[in-house]
Amino acid sequence: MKITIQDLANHLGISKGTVSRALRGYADVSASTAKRVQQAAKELGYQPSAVAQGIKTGLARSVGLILLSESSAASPPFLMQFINGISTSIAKQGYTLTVATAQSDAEMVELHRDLFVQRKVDGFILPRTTQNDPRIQILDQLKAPLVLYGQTENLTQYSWFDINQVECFRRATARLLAFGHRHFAFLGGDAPLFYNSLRKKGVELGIQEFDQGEVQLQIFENITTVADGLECALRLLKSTQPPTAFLCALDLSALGVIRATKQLELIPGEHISVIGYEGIPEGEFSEPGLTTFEVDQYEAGSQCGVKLMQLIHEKGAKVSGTLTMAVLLERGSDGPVRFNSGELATFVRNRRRLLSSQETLQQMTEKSLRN
Amino acid sequence: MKITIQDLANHLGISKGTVSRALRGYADVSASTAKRVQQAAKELGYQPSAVAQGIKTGLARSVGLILLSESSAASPPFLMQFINGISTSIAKQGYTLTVATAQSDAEMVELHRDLFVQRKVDGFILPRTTQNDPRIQILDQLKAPLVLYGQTENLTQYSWFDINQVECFRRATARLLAFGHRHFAFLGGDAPLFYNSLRKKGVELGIQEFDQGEVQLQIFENITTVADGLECALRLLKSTQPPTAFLCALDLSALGVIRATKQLELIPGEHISVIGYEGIPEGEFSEPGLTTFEVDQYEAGSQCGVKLMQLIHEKGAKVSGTLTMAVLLERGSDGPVRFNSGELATFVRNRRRLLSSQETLQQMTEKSLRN
DNA sequence: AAATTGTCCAAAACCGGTTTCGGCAACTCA
DNA sequence: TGAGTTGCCGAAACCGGTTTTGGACAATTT
Repeated sequence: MKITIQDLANHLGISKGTVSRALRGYADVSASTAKRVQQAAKELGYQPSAVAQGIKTGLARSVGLILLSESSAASPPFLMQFINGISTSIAKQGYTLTVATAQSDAEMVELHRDLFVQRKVDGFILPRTTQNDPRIQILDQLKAPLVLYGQTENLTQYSWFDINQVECFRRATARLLAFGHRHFAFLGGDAPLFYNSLRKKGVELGIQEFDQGEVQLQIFENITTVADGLECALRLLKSTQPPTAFLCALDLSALGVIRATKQLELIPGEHISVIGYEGIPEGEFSEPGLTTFEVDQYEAGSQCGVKLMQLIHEKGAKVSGTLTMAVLLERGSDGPVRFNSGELATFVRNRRRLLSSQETLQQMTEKSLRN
Repeated sequence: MKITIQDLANHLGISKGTVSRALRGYADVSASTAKRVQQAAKELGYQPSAVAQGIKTGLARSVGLILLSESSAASPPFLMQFINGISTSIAKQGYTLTVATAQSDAEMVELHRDLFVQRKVDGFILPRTTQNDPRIQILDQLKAPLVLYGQTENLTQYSWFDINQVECFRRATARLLAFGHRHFAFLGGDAPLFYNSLRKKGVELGIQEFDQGEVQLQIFENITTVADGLECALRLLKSTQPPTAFLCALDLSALGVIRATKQLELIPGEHISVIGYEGIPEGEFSEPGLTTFEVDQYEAGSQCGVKLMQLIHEKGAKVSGTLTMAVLLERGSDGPVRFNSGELATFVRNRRRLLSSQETLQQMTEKSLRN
């Protein structure tokens, strides 16, 4: 059925060793024979089995990307473009991308080990890095090539690619300070992930550079979904010292903040300001559009792929880290400060009174209609 | 470095053949030896190389999914959950998912051939099927196992999974007819893809079941992006016979319609109705929310994975097709008809006159201010 | 007691490639 | 002309597994 190197050798009347050498371009094959072999291979559609090649070379010609199969529908939104970038960049060298999903953090670590020990992949790309990433620990033991998408401790030992998130959030903070905001909330994302500390650091840096002692900052963690952002922002806006500016580690939580704002019949971008991070497509369709940093995930995947190829192929290759910037998409969700915190609190209180009286009125009307 | 079956055999003082048989559970190994081998394998962390196994078994223990690397940022939005579903469902049998990206349709076909000929994958899942899908043709020649996500000609020869899109669009049409709409536009998606004909058929069926000769339907094709939908809807709404109901093959184009509607200062869901298909997250954040059919892409991927595993493992396995339903998410973008087509045309005309006079006024004001 | 059967494992063949080794023929050079 | 190269290729070893074959020994049957 499938044609093997032996078939091809028989067909040409030469030994399979010569066929192999001819196809791999060794010098000790006459030019005429080499041409004849290549010709025949093309005609008969012969391509060497990657599996059989791998046994001798020790390479599977595949790189691994393992994801957490979050039961919630919210798989990290950036992933598809990232995958595209990896896959395209490694295809040039005949590599493919192996994607697997783990159901838990523990299984995630096991999967990395197993896939490498089973020689299903030659190396890994690790997104969503944590402080002391257990994946890195086990892969270090196995001496498995890896590239981080994100940063971690002891960064000089690894190849990595990342966006300068500290700088992004520093700039976002400076921007809002320039707009006149003085009461901030930082809605952090997954606390264990390294990105979260970076984004928080950016905010703190931005405030520190400015502070004349008048800036307030409240910090929250693990605000990762729209619902989280909604709930958190509602609570804050109803408080006596509401922030007028929300810096969100994730676009999703920023969308939640926008929702909360509207739920209280405030206008995002006027009564309060919100800035997100990542540039997910939903941000374009909210109203107002979400001001956010757009990350080029394709480029990120591509760079990670290239770095990993270097580690796998060029033996003795040095590790390398790369830091780039994301671009700020200025949409409508932020702007010059309208109220200070105290004024905002009063404004919200009046709005809520109005809203609830409207509701009560409506309920009474409905009730009387029913009776 | 990495431990092989020979290492393990030496360590135990037995032959590697016996080790292999013990690990694979053959009967002609004594229970005590089998236990000893398994114990040692666990202790030493031995796992057989998938590559070496594959050479004898002929299986790579991986299935392929090849995507078109669309240069535009808009990779099919459903894919991440779909991939998750495939990957999870095949993991039970030790399979992994190989994802590759092609830059063109021609390369896509080549990639399928190459990956199978090189034994990098044991079978394929084919999303986005067309009428005479060239991928299917070449994989048929190679006798490669495949599962379609979608439908095509000669469907009985293949395993496939799909949503009953005809029924979805029939229901959507019936719903809008019940709302009193009589002037429809169907904004089709990628014309060559099979789904498009199915969704169109659903609309036609819905109208046919109802028609007393008073229903109008305009059909458009290749409306695949927000921009396409925006442009198409703007043109239609400005016409003398505008549709009052838009049936969109894709959520993205439906979002474009909503934008166009607002751009003309009409209210989606009141002045006109829009229904989409797919359930992309953006639909939840538009205003009003997009009424659409939500497809469970995880489930789709999962079912495709299971079917492919059957084809690969159970030799002589029969092909099987499965059709399921998507659920209608009733949000705010559709509702009872407010105007008929003629009234809508007049309404739009007046709105536009008003808008442009406002603009003119503003321009004049600005000009006079500048002077 | 001899023949038969069953149990368990070592040895060897095999899968489809790559790579090393060695040898023949043709060529070079003194 | 004979020794040393060089070019080219077949043979064989090897990679790490799986599977077949065959044999040693014990247990059972006749």
